[in-house]
Amino acid sequence: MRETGQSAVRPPVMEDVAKVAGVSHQTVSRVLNNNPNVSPGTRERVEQAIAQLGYRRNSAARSLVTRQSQTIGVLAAEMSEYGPASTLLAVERAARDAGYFVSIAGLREVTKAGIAEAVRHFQDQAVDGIVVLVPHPVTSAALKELKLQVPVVIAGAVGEQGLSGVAVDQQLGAQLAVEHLIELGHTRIGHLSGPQAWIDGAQRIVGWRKALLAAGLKDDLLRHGDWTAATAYEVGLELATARSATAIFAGNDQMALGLLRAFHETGVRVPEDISIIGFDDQPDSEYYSPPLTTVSQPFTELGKQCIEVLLDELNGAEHGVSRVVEPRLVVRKTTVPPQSTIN
Amino acid sequence: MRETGQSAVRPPVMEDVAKVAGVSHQTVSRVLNNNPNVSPGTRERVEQAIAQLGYRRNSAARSLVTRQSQTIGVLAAEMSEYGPASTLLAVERAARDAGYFVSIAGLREVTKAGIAEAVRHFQDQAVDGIVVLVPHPVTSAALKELKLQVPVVIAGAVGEQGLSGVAVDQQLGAQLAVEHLIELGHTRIGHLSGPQAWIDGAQRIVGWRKALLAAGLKDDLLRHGDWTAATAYEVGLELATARSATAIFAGNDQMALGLLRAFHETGVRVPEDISIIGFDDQPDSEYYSPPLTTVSQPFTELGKQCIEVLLDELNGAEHGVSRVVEPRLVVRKTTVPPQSTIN
DNA sequence: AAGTGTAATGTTAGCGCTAACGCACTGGCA
DNA sequence: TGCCAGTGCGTTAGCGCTAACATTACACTT
Repeated sequence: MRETGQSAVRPPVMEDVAKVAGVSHQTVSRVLNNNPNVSPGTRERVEQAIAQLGYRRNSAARSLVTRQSQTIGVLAAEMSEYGPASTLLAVERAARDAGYFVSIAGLREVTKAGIAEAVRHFQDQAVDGIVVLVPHPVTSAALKELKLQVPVVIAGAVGEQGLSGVAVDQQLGAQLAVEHLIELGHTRIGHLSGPQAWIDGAQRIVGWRKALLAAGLKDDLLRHGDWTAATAYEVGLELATARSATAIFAGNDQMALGLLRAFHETGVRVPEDISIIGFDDQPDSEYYSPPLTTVSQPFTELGKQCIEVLLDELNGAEHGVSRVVEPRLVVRKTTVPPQSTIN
Repeated sequence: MRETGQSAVRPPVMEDVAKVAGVSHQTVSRVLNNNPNVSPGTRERVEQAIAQLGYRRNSAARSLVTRQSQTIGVLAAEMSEYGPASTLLAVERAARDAGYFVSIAGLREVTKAGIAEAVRHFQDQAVDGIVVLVPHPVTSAALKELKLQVPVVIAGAVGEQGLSGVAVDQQLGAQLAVEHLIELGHTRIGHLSGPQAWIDGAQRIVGWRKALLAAGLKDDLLRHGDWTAATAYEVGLELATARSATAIFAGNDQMALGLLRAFHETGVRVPEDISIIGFDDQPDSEYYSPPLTTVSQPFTELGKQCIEVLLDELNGAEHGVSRVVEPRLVVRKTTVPPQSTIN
């Protein structure tokens, strides 16, 4: 009944290719899997048949027998932020180039339960590996507890719980920023940090402090923010009155923007009265008024390396690898030598 | 040999559940698929066995026989921009809530070849439907040519080539912006547009023009940009000299930012000397100096509705549906009545 | 001449699931 | 009483692929 010859409806399967090429379906499989035991002539004929029929291997059938899905799960939080989004982009690209599918799951809440739910989603899909874009301590802990059977790489957290990780050196970035300020002659350098609960936020505080102490300066000007421009703006309003620092290292560009607005509104001139340096180098920061001096993070490189590590582990390399990539100082217009010495 | 009783290695399969519950594997399947012909008692026992063993259905096997992968492909370009990223987030959430996996593919280049490649990727994965986050005319054309066998929904383009689409009403948004300026008393209203090659860019030009003509004003102050702050900055430098407009509608917030910097550097005061209004309402725009009046796009709603339409089509609803969601004016500090009348 | 290895292919079984069918058992109705 | 239509299950046959084994042909040894 349904033996109506051509594949008007049903896409061609291996057997169809085999028939056209005059071989068995297994030989077609061998050609597809680059098995060496196929004569050049046969390989040629099979490849022609594949091209002629427009054959594409059924990945569900393949997954069923190989127990590999050829897909990598990416667990992301804050996906609409510049950093995570850029990393995701790079991860997707590298994974697809390596022949993998990329499945995403946005984290609903940064809790163990939220992570467990997302991981279960990936398990249902039988992903071959997971890249995690949630640099938060609870992530590594939750992941460890779940005892995953597949390799996991965390972007932004290295050496956590024996899990593999690739991270931008946040301490170095903070030191670069602070040292730049010190070289300009600043001695009263404050830090408006990100939340300490996030690894990046905590590490930047450490770097800021290290650079200060190494130069014999005091680390007493620390305020905590929450990555948002809104909170930074509020803090900026207070800082405008206090004027205890001649330079401020903001935990990210958004907070620097909030500071910029607060100072602009209160008549505190940047950089003449106070220098500001951000972190991330998101595309807009070059067009703030004035253009923001900041620390550039290599998000693309970060994403690429996450996949490199993951693929290595998929090919049997040992787990628990750590890699670090370096941020870079970008000097623009918000940092100059201190004009007056207010103490 | 490998009959070592428990599932120390191999995860449980349907047969294992069946054995524990004392039924056939088919009955387990029936319970899982909510087949009504299962007695309450049996259903209960099966569900207990499932819980006890921690059984999870193998999706590859299921896909193989049902020819459905339970996954939705999302084709995205500019994934690191705020709008697309937010939409992606909403799409992912809605899809996962509906029990689907979400696979992404970033578009390498906005050309027919690039789209064809990404679509092939999705076909290999046998996705059940595709959401496209590339509001570019070439997208719909390429998609149409490919004669996809699965439903497709384009975010940001409605009524194109008979394909389904959900879009924010860009014309309305532009009109809202321009009418706001007109109400304030402006008569010389320029537009720094996005690329006309993008649907959004073109539609905003149309809306700007419509509002102007409806009020009896001239539509002669049009400049083309490319969404970037960099180009907008260059244009802004020229505009600062020309001073032909008392208000400028920027095609997006980033371009508004570029303008802001150019005017700031050249001593043109915003909003006293010139009013500026943006488009998108990206989170930072509230903290520009001064805070930007702009048009807010409901990206989350957009993403949600894309999945709604897609699911409807997956359930047999007709294809080629169009839905429109509305943007909203957000008045902040960059727009005031014209202070002097320069012509 | 018989034996041995190996390259190139074919044949068979089965991955875990659903669809289709089969078969008891019930209850309602003529 | 007999018939029929459900209900609640079990049994069987694949989905399209790869892994494992079987088979052939031929070169090369002893």
